[in-house]
Amino acid sequence: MPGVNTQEYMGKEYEVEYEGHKYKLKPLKVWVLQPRGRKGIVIGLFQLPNGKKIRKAIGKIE
DNA sequence: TTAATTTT
DNA sequence: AAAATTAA
Repeated sequence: MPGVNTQEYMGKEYEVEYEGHKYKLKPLKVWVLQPRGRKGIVIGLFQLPNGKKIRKAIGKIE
């Protein structure tokens, strides 16, 4: 099956850790990271309260 | 190493 | 231009 619903991931909040702090954040952007012929993961781009942006895996692709 | 995408 | 993100 082709397209993963990034909208699904966009709507939810995820626990993100940075420098020992935990934040519950919604991703600014979501995409699939999947090498050809292998399983992949879903990456979310998050913005911390400090303004820094970090990536975190938020899902798996079978 | 590979994948997409953005930040640094 | 390189790092970072995950795991196969």
